[in-house]
Amino acid sequence: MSDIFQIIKKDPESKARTGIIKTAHGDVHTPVFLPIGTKGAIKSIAAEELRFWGAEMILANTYHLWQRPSDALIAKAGGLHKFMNWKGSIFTDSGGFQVFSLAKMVKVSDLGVTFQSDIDGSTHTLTPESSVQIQLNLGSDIALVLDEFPGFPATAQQVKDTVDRTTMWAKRAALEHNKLAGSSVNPGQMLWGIIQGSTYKKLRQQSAEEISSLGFPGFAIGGVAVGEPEDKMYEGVSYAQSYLPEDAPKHLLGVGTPAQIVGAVALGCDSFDCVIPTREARHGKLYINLKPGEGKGYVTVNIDNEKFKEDFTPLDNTCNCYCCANFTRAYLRHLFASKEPLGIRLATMHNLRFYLNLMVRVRQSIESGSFGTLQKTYRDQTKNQA
RNA sequence: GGGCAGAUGGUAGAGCGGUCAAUUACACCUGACUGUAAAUCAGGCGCCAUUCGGCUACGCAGGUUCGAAUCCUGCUCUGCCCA
Repeated sequence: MSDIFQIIKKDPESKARTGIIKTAHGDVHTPVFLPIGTKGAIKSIAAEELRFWGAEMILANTYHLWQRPSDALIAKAGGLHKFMNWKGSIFTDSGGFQVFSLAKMVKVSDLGVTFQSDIDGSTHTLTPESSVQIQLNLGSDIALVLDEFPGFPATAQQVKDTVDRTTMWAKRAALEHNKLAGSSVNPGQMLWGIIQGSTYKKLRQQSAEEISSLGFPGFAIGGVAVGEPEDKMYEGVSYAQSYLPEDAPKHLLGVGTPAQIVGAVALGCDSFDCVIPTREARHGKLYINLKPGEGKGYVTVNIDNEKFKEDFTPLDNTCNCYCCANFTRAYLRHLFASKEPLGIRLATMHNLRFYLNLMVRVRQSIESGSFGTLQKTYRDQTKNQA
């Protein structure tokens, strides 16, 4: 039994389970969604508000905070929790995703990754060791090893190269973490390993076995939702899952839509992070629960559509968020049309509440034994926009 | 009363004989977004047609020309200047 993860209830028909991840900044009830605060802020939302809505863990990014304001400054501030006034847990990405998303501007070698800074153009190298050092300075509760993965599609050889390198980097990161964690801003920080391998079963197996042999308390599954068909994504996740210890917590990096999250919970994933609710909110795409009789699951709307011009009803009258309780679709549309910052803020509030409420429903359904029904709802969910 | 400048698609504003259904911007319509260099990006935007294409258009009316938003004449309107 892991001492940092306690499984509370298992769904008898799938790999879904509820549990508690114990972190240095409190318990995190899984399955959980982590709002993304890349640069130490959930865009347009204060930490306190997020906490009030029941968020227990957020994700921040090593690469961005290293570049600005620098991990040294955040350490001086007493760590990222203090710096941004976030009382819950923090999960930090290692910078590995930037290797992928900024691929054209980045050079990768066994040593590490060399970036051209987006701020001043200067070049910097991130290594497995320095990524750990930076995350220790940030004082996050769960840190990730630096990893590498190709986009989709990639040949087996290309994927194998990144799996091998990710394992080598994981070993180095673990050594560095063991050496330094005790005297850092957050001595209780955990370091988790990352499983790569794309859609190749053998490579997922290799990665899962190698990484789990290194003794990490938890794991992240990466390299998914990078352009592969959805069924391939689920395949990659379940390959990785089948070679990882069942009693360890598993995070699915960068996923996903509400339906995908429910699908991945069924495969045994415990935590999720994704820019969808926050980014799409800023772009006016909002999530709405369907009421009985309207269809299954949820739909999305682009709130700036003309059809909402004179729609004086709440965005989602099943929603308990500040936006839905106080404003109409017509007003939201007007705020977006007028580029009023309040529109972005209300939309972000709503989408995050939608995701957080979804996770409450997921946890409750597992506890009450009705997860299968919920899963079916989202699997068959109405695809169309409202 | 005289002189000068101008009138172009929802708006502003290019174009000044053919390659113009007309640059561009804004507005408007629609879509995309998955470990955030994304309050970003993409497409559409005269009418008809699924495509080929057809039709109507650059103040109004005539004219020159194989051909006009582009040249000429008159008219209407607008702005500025002189009386």
